[in-house]
Amino acid sequence: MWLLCDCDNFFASCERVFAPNLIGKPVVILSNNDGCIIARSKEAKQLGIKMGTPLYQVKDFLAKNDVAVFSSNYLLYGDLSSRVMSLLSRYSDKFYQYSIDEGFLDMSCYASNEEILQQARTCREVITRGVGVPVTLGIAPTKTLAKLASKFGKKYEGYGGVCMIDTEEKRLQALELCPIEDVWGIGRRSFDNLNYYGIHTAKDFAAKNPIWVRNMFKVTGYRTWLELNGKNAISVEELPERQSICVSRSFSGEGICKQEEVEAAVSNFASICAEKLRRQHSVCKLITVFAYTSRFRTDVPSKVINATLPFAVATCDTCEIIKAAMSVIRTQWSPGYAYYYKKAGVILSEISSDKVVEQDLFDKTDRRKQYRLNKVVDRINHKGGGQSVRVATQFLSKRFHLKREYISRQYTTNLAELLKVK
DNA sequence: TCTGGGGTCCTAGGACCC
DNA sequence: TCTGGGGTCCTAGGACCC
Repeated sequence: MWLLCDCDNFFASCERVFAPNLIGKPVVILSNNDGCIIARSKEAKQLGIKMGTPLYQVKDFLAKNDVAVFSSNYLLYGDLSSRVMSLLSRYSDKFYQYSIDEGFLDMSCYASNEEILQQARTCREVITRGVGVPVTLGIAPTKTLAKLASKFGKKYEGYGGVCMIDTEEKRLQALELCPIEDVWGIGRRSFDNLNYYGIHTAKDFAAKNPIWVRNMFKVTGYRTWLELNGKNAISVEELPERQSICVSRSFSGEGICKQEEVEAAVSNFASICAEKLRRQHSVCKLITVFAYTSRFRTDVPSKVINATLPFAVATCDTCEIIKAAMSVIRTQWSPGYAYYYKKAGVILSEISSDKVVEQDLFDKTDRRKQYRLNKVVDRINHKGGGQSVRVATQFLSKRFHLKREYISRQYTTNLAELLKVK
């Protein structure tokens, strides 16, 4: 049996941990630059607020309905997430974090379904008491069915946050009650297609001929079909080592147009990427750098900078990665016209372990010195918080021109921002 | 004025090899 | 009229997830 732990309205719940007066009230969380609504509490969903709505379109509505608004506070969410995951992982040796607010447990270590159910109930209590973020647990023979179980667990309060699909009868009943668009792995495009063929529930889909499914929806659709029919077909990696690392941002207002500013922002992205890479003990062989103007504006000319460069020797060195990023900006920069860049980013790919790195015969870099330098810089920055030590090109960057009007405090990660109790 | 950010996997088609 | 058979690698783009 698989257990899926899914935090309820995660970002909104995190904000409520430190603002309990908001429990039972509508809460929304905004994207970077306070652009769109990216998370909602149950009450906000009931008000009909849609995911991805630009803030400016609903500002009055939010005020009128007394909705609490927050800029996204990823430091807080990330920290509460790791607390939830650490408690969850105690309940099985085989634990796989799937996203910031979801994790799977392989429950085959328990003798019976009764025992699993009992453990799940305890687990939920421990997380609620220990972190304060409400979670729902779904248990079933496959991951797709466990996802489905957790949906039922959220929908019907009678389950007390723990829902198990353990018999054939329950499986069929669950499939029948589940609209096809609610199935994990069925997105917008497949949904339209399935509707055309008269498939409206998970049961309709599971009853289809597998060869037809394979032809229409390729292997991914076929795997979903297998899972709904109780056969495990989707694996989660034991060590979720990233295959690519991306840091990108939109710039608020008009965007930025000076070359130094774009370079400063891109340097910052490159530096964060390099840090992430070192944190997972990896090196990369490719870097992609991009910057582009607003895709919503038709009144000014648009421009795209985009290039991918290889490293001769796989690296995780901040200076080397920034240098490569700068060379892209400098070669593709067009000085003639003042373009306003609205978004830029850096992607590192072809990632592998830093344990074994193929060398280059003509490489003159002192890799050991580089390694030690990065290690020291990481340690200082960890201790000092943020970017105590930076590469000079990063200095012009004004926090990526990020707008965060409604940010809450870093209650759990910054001593200066601890919760004050009178 | 204002429109998020970070990922994965799969497929088709082109270019190339013998 | 007719024009092999078997591969690999790379890339762009689609579809999906949170």
